[in-house]
Amino acid sequence: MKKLPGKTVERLSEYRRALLGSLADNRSYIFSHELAALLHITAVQVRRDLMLIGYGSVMRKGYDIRELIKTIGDIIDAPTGLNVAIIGMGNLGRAITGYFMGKRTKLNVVAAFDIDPQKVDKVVSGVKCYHFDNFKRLRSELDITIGVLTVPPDQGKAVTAQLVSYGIKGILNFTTVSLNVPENVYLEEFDMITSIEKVAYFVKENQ
Amino acid sequence: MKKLPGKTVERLSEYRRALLGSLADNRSYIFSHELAALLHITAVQVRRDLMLIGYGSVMRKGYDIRELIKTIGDIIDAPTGLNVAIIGMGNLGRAITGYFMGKRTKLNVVAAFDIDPQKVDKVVSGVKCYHFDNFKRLRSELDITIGVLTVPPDQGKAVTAQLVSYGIKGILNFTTVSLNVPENVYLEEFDMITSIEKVAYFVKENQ
DNA sequence: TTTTTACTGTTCATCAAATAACAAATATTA
DNA sequence: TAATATTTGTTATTTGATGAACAGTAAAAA
Repeated sequence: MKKLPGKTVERLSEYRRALLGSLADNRSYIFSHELAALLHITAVQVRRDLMLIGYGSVMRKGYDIRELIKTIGDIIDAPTGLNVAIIGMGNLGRAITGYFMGKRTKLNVVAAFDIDPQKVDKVVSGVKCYHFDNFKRLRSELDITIGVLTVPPDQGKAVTAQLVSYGIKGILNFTTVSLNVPENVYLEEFDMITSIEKVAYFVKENQ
Repeated sequence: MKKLPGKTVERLSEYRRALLGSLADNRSYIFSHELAALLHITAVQVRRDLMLIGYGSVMRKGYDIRELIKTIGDIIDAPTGLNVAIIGMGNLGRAITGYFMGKRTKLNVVAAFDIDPQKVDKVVSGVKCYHFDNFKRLRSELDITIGVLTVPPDQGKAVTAQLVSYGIKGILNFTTVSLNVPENVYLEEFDMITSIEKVAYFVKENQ
């Protein structure tokens, strides 16, 4: 399958979550315009995304929710699942760990790392925190491919260099520093301050 | 000034942060390609954004950092600043509150809200947590215009309805539910699960 | 002084994403 | 049965964002 646009991947993830919610409401089929309404987008957008992944519905009954959930999984999940580590077990690290609790996804948070003795060896939401000195060994033992970076900004660059050199393949960066990674490592950055400043700008402009 | 594209606003916020960093390094002028390198974008993109806000440099010396910081502030900040409240003082709420500590921005986190007696009346990073029952009163007393939503997903929709009805103008939503707000309220959504699933997809595809 | 070099501001071209348009398919109604 | 209504899959159009090209300008070098 051809590589999908990033935006489509994001929406597929959101579709799946919405669909799981609909299943919980004992629905079995859903129309494109209903799914669209759940995400506040247009029905065309939904149909176009599903076209890209080659999913077809039973005409006039809508999409089979269970089937669609499975199809989305086949596309965006790795067959065997991927293992994730939280790097930096401060408030944010704990928050993210908590988010994953109980969610049966193909992404497994298998470890957390920190250098603070207060945090090392503690277990949060079922995830054990190791000293970062053990990262190299545990990275390969536990087959960790994705790192969620939630360390203080001044440590962001140094820690990233280590993650990369020990073989991490994807990084989700929550620090406020902009990182440098090689071609073969996928990097997604999220900056809270920027997000709030953006909200503030549009609030100001709306008045 | 005409409303700027959302992407440009995001970059302006990032430029400013990078510029403040350069100031700290005792630099006074910066070239477009240098600023671009700090954000891993192209020099053209930088010049284009600055063109949009009508900022001109001293030719061949680069941009005056102090002046540019001020210009960006004039564009994206509200003249008097805006007040922000954190709704939900779990790990994520505390993390965000901490992010703002010590940053002299025009955005002031003036209050936090929760319903858990364990959290109410506690002070975190200089921000006091109130019971959400007081939101209506404090919203207007403290002139809160922006809410950062960090409550459990099942409460997202109900809490949002209240924020809106009591006059909030912008919401940054960190819950995993998709919210509905009226036209005049600006909504920015961020979904961690989606972000990590996106990283996972591109890690999988890169191999 | 003249030439070269180094940047900028702006226009033009390309690429990606979102929206609109519409033929095809099937259930429902008349 | 024929006509209508509903929903899909796909193509075409528009919009928006990014990247490339280039003329203009000032400092530095010759």
